[in-house]
Amino acid sequence: MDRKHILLVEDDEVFSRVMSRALLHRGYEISHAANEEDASQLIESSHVNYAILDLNLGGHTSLGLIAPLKRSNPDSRILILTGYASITTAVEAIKLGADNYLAKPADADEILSALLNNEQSSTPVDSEAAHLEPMSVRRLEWEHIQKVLNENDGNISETARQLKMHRRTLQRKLQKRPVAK
Amino acid sequence: MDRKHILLVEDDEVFSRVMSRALLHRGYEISHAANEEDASQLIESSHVNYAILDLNLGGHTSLGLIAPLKRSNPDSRILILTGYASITTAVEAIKLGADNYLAKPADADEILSALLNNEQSSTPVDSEAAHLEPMSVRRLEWEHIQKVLNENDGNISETARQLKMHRRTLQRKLQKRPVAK
DNA sequence: GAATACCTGCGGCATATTGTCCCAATTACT
DNA sequence: AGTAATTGGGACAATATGCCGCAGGTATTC
Repeated sequence: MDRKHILLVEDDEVFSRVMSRALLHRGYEISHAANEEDASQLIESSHVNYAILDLNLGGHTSLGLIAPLKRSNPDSRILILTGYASITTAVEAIKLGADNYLAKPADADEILSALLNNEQSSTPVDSEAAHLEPMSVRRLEWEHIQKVLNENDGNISETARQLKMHRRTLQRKLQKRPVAK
Repeated sequence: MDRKHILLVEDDEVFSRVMSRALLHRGYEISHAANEEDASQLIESSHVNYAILDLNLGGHTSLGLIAPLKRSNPDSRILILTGYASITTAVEAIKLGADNYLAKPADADEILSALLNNEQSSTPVDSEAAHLEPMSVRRLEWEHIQKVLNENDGNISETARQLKMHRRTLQRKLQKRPVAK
């Protein structure tokens, strides 16, 4: 068995430090990067088999790191972490090859579990169908905005135009939280 | 090129009828099933190359149909539709092989686009069908409200509760926009 | 290099929409 | 009949939105 080497890409100082410690504690080797470039270098120079990527790195997303990771080690498991979860970005990430997608806040155990768990696909069939509540309008709005924004490669002005809402309004909505439940 | 044969699995009477018509209109051949068994049979008996599956089929999810579909025709494109917010199932669906995952409400164009679009994948060919105006947030909200209100037999209080919005607000919205745009 | 054209982030403001609370008049439901 | 739930609406404060304008950033073009 390989050594357990996790690449943690996260730009939040506090969170990454806490997470690193928690993972080290559990016997993992951790390499940390706060931005895409550093992460790329680490992928080149060291052999990692796990990666925890914060979706939102300052300006852009960390999705671009998935391909290099897979190339460097096809067997690596990749988990995308985000504070602004949406169906669109989740789908996007999985399509690109991420193995899982988790919304913050999440503790070390949850994260590790999501990273390691090989197909907990025993879950779906009935359990999900049980709690069927329609989406709240807020949630729906958030999902829709994310989807359109994604289609427009993050172009806020264009997205606002298509959504027929004022750019300033969209901008303000995006700064706020993604809506808890 | 194959004929365009879509399998539509949807248990909502109204929605499936409307969708079928819209798709037929666009030149697709449609097979409709309202439950898993019927769908399975259709998959066996006919050769479909597209599938639109409503995630929630009264108690069960339609995710179990993905494997048979892929087996029957590895090249088929599969779209999962859902009216309920669930990042977990979205991730699950994509992992299982669905090509896309979309939240209702969505109109025929959006659905078709999600079903066909290879997104950023590889096909730089299809730029013509790509530019479709997304719904405005207002219209999306309106449709969603109508749907939930309808599910609740017009009960405003209950609808407001499910939508997590204030009853007074819902009431005002309903009065104001007899016709939304 | 300079001009042009977008996009972005953000500070005011005036206006519009919501969240709350509260009531009186119906409508269920047991 | 009697209690619980629903409904339409008034009043008012708390937010949210539309709109304008500005400065800095990034391409693209001449």
